[in-house]
Amino acid sequence: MNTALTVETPAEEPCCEPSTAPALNAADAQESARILKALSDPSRLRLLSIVKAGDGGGTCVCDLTEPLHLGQPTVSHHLKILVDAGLLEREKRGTWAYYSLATGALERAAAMITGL
Amino acid sequence: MNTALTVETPAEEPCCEPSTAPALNAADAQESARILKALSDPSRLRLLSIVKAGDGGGTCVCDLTEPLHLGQPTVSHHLKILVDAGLLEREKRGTWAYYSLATGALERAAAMITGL
DNA sequence: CAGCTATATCGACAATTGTCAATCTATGGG
DNA sequence: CCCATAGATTGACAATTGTCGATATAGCTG
Repeated sequence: MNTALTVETPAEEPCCEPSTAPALNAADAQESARILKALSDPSRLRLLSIVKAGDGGGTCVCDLTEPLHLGQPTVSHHLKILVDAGLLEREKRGTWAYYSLATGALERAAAMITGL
Repeated sequence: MNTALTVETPAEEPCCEPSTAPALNAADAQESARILKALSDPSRLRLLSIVKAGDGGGTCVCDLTEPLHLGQPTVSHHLKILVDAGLLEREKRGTWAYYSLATGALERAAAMITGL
């Protein structure tokens, strides 16, 4: 809050330009943050890594629970967050649910960062 | 937890491979999550965006407070998180503090995602 | 249908986080 | 030396989040 309310304004050197650039608006920032928030947890990063390393057929939850040392409900919860963020896709075959990377999702997330 | 402890194991169709891939270990995941967590807040994304849009001389805090409609302590807090994450650099000139993008930081963060 | 198994959902709880008001620190000017 | 200003730090508080145990749902098998 520069140059305001004071009786007399010295204003010899206004620290810098008001930066009239539009930058990122609040709505876009919130949407981007929603995606990045899904990526900001170590357990979810490991889940993505395991799914990505798996073959194209998808990875089932039973093989995701053990390497993370997390309970099944917790893994299911993380997977839901990743699906809601558009990073993973879920396909149910019989009793099992298979997760696979949403095509281009990681690249889009990365572009959100470099394109700030 | 497949094929364990049950008296007799049907195991007709073991949902999928145990996925022997190393994937991301816990330590690396935590370090990556630390960086991405700094990027997972809309206010911080906007701060980065404004700083990036500014000229090379750096942007001072007074010009970051107003466009975000946030108090000065809050902006200072966010800036500290971004500096601690290695995304911003702080330089104090006289009374003012100028922030600028750490070179290559955004690209490194983006590579962390695509290189999962 | 009854029982089993894989996964999802719910409820709770501790830990973390974003924000603000108040205060502290440091720099510059009279 | 005293005051004004820019910015950082502290303390508090509500909101969100990660995790778990318990329970619900859906598909397979006998």
